[in-house]
Amino acid sequence: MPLTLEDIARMSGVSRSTVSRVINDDPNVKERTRQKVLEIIRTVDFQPNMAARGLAAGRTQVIGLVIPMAVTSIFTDPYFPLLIQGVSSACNSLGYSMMLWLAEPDYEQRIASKIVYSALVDGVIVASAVMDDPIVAALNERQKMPFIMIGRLLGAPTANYVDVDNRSGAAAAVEHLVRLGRQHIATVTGPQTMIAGYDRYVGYLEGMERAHRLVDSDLVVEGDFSERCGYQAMQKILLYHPDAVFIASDMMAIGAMHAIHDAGLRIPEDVAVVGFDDIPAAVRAIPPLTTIRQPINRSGAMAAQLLIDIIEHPTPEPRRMLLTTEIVIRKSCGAQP
Amino acid sequence: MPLTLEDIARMSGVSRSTVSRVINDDPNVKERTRQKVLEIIRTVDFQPNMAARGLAAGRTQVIGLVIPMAVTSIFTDPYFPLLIQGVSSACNSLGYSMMLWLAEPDYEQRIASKIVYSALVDGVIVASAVMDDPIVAALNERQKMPFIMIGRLLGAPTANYVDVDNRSGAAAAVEHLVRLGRQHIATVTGPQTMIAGYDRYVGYLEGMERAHRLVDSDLVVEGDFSERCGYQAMQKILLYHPDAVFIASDMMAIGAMHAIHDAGLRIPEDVAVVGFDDIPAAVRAIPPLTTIRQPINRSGAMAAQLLIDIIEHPTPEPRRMLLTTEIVIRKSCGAQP
DNA sequence: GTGAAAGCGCTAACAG
DNA sequence: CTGTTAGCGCTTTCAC
Repeated sequence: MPLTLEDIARMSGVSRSTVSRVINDDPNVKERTRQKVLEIIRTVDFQPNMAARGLAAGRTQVIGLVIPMAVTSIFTDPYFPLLIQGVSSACNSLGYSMMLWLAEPDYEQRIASKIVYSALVDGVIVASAVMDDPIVAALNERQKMPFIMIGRLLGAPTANYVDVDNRSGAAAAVEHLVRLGRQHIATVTGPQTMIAGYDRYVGYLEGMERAHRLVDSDLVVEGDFSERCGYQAMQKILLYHPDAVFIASDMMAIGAMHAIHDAGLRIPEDVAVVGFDDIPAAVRAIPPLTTIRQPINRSGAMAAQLLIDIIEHPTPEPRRMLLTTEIVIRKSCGAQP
Repeated sequence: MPLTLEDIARMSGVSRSTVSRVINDDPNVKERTRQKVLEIIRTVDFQPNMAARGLAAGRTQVIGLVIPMAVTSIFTDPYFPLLIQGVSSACNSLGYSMMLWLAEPDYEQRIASKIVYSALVDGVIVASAVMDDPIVAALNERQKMPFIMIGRLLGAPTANYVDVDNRSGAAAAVEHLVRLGRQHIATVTGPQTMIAGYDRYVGYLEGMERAHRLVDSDLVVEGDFSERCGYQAMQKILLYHPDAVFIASDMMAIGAMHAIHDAGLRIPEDVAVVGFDDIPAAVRAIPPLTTIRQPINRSGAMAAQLLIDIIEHPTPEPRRMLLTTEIVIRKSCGAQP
């Protein structure tokens, strides 16, 4: 039989309210009383019943992480694992627990209602939402549930978000290829329904424009972040003889490198390749992949931190954070011998 | 302001209890009444407050998934993502939510108490616990919280578990290599503190014994399931000139293949390689990796199903399930031209 | 500073 | 079959 506040109160010779105050760090407790109560709590390893606390206080000390499974083959890419780890780690250190919902399309609507109305969580992190995401829509509709997005969303200007500076990163990739003297710079984009896919494409366009290069639409193919798609997209692009390609994710880049290889071309001599993400596999690719590193783990941790800040210190102004990327030069771009 | 049972009761002209019965599928409700209430619930998209339900009923409709982060570099291996996906999927279809705790060593004790005493979850799945796991200890101590393990645990004979038949799988790998005429069959094992690592090693020994082969201790090196470790372990083994190796995980096998390659040897001509897991990367290895496929996703789903069955239909007898493996023959073992 | 008392929204006997 | 009633364990006024 688990102990209750009442038990602790009896054991320490105070009232239930006082124990509650101690647990919640209420300053209105005499230091000696606090110590005595804490002592008892520690020795019997008391854990308050979260359901009761949730009901009485309206806060559960749980945050939700929602990953809509609509678009990607989520779990062949190490992006989500790293993100989850970041969120979890921040939760651990801030005393929260994490509810994880992988929202399969069939259940998306039901999950959305559950998240918003069932008081299971104090707030939610939405990872890589697509435009018109029903979960984001539900969250927006009902103002009371705090939420933050990983990756900003077009048309949701008031929302909180943590994002990576995808545009600058992509532009830097292109500029790097230009600097190396490449003439026909292609790109395999991410899905244009996802903000990261969109932004990286915009960054590509910016980089090209800044270098006064014309964009050849034959050299632009949309992918879906998967390796297989990278392979296929690259095959299409190769018909038009690029000498360089910026690919919006490392998984796709690995697929694309196979396509280049299978076409009998050399990397980087015939085609230089730059990816995006810097997943662990990038360094082991043959040749090692030059890529734009984004701090995935930190995105998750930061989102959790900001969300918890919103929950605990609600203020009207939005919380926003743009994390920077960094180019990691390896052999696939031809900059290194 | 979210709706409550009372609101729904008023709107449908019945009492709160009746609405509660409808929500909980109590048979003692007249069909017409049920329909009317369901209708209202649907139109206003009512979601019961889970905190209140948790408090009153002692059940939250949430299960926990705990992954102790002690041993492995969890998220470079696609094992856990797939497992999580399986659990999540079963939860979705059974109307549960999933709490995910990645138990970093620093927080392990606190998380254990929280899991067991705070009434956040109705039960928990413990994935890849190590021997003497403090979380498993806490769970065992307090009988009331239902739990199931992924991978059985030595010395916890009464526990519920879902496991993969690692022993038979490993033995099959060895037998396959024997059948192909290999003489010096080495192995890189998983960590012997993990049941999967242990069982696969035992399977290796069984396979060797059944073929009347002596085990040369120089040809056995313990690894930790990571790619890097696979590389290093293989380097050690290569000093003793094996002509085949069974490697207890595909990630390690990929590392080992690099080591073999870097040593100037050919796969499978000089050294045949068989892995374990059949992760997506196995098929893309060069040459494609022969491996023992285990149903990771299904392990997770099955664990969730069994756990929820325990929660909803508690009976004394333990739930146990052993999933079978299957050998997937590709080029790295030399069976295919 | 501390205690008493009133709920938070739901379930689960218990009547009828 | 349905309504009434008493809590579940906690937070939070409100007194003192």
